[in-house]
Amino acid sequence: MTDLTDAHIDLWVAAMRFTGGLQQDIDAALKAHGLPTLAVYDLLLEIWRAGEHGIRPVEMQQRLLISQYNLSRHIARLVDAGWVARHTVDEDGRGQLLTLTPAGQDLRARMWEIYRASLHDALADGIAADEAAVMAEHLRNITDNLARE
Amino acid sequence: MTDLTDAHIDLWVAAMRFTGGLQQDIDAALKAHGLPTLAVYDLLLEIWRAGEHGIRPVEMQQRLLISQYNLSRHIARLVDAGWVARHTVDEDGRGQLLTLTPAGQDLRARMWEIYRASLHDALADGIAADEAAVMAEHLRNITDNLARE
DNA sequence: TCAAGGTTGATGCAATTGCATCTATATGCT
DNA sequence: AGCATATAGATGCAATTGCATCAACCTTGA
Repeated sequence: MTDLTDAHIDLWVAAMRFTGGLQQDIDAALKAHGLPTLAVYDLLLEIWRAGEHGIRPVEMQQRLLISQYNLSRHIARLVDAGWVARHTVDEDGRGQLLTLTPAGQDLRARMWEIYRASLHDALADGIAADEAAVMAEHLRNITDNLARE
Repeated sequence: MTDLTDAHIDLWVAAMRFTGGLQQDIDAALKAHGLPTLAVYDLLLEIWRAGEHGIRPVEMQQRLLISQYNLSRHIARLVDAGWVARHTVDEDGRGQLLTLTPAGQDLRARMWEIYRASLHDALADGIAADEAAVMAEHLRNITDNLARE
């Protein structure tokens, strides 16, 4: 039972500003190239990682910080746009498996170019790789703590 | 001109999960107590800090990551709810100065109780104060770099 | 086997956000 | 002074999000 210090609060404020600001920059860069938002990228990435077999919305929901109804509608838009394909699940009539279409794979790759460039601009010269690794580890520890409660 | 390493990307992902997850927790706690969201708290805090003299929306916009139209509507809601008062600015007929009403001051204080408790739960035992200070400093450096571009 | 309860995903409606544009005032230039 | 341009803040409309609820399917237990 330790105390919450000003340093802890500073960390929270700094983290909010960092992620919020960079997120805005990335979204602005994506939009400038006529591409969807970061939130959509996260979805495409999850589906892409699932490969040919596909992934179920319920599983994406567990990995990403997104509400069920929001995810449902995002998927509908991605399918309408021709970036994602729905497949039926043999073992579960309620479910669906999602895969990227070739157009969706292409889109993800193009988005990553821009995304990566923004990250480079923000991070590469701003912090050394080994320090970044330490910080990432700390942040994961804290986040894991949270989830366990 | 350094490279963007996997460690840098790890940091970004970890930071997104950390702030996103904790933000959700805080918003959930606030809502559970029938209070407005974290975004509203940030506005109340800025106005509170400005004291009796008040603060102009345009200044809040520079400090917070919020769009002009969004801020404008948030303020309208806060005024409608009786938490914020508008005052005219002598030197600028376009402008306005915002202050917290007593009800607004009370609201901010009640929100901070809940907000602080969530931060405590998430951070106090998760990271030592001195480490938090180091991380906050790093994050500020990176964020400042960004803003300077 | 079948009813009760749980899970998966979708959707109607209200609130919020994003975008473009507008009004009003201020500033700068000639 | 008078006009052009810039800044502060508001708003109509479309898109997105949040919330509650729904329909369909699955699982468990009697």
